[in-house]
Amino acid sequence: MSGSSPTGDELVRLLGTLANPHRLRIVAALLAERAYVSELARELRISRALLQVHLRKLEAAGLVTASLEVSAEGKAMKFYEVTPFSIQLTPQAVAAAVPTLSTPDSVQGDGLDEGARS
Amino acid sequence: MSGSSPTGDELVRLLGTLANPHRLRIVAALLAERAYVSELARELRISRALLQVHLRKLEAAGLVTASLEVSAEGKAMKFYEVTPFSIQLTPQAVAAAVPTLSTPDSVQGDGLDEGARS
DNA sequence: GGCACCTGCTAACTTCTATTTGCATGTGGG
DNA sequence: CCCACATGCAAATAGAAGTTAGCAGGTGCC
Repeated sequence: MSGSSPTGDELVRLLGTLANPHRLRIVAALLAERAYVSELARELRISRALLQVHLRKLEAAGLVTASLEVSAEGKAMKFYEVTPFSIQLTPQAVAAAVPTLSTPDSVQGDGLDEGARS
Repeated sequence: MSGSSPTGDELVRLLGTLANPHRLRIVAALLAERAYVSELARELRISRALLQVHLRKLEAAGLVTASLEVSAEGKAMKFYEVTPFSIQLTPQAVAAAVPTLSTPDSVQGDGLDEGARS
């Protein structure tokens, strides 16, 4: 899904996920070096609970991946790393994604009719 | 601003603006053809008030531009059109934008009073 | 045992966003 | 004059998102 044209809903989720300062910092930090949760929380100076929420959202969007590892001391540590992605954001790309948006009402077909309302 | 690296705050605003189904549809519709507000509202089947809110947000992000024109009948009509933009979204681009993010406590603006924080 | 780490979760609160509703203004034309 | 169509905005509501606080479990070590 990296680079290829995402569906409208995926695009909305991707953009919504990245549209957050904390999550941008998380991505940047993980790009520099993979890290485990507590470590990352200290580095970014945010609470662990908050970081976990953001990490979960990033993971749900497929922007980061988690791997649970056990250190030599037997401590369980969850390491995160960024998933390489590349999205070209242009009006054309947006227009291409729009037809695949799930609509509240089933508006299938090309826009050709004229709605008559009060 | 098309293509060049946006600042962290700009990036957050841009992504946040595009992360919305209605606004994506608006961009797509305006890419196909520029339109005025009421016309566009009918085409997208949303209320004018709602459309105006979204258009204002798109305009604030610099994604669309407005031009007030007067038709031959003397009716004032506000035409919107998309601004060409191209943003490459990659982990590297994110990392490059992060350093320019305004910190949680540094509120940008014209000299606001700095209250005591707990 | 108690302390220092690691992890996870939920409930509650606050803040932001999206959407609706209603009103106000101006034009042209039957 | 009144209707149709264009514009604009503010207040109020519903809903989503962000954030904190608190509790739970596990391991290693002095």
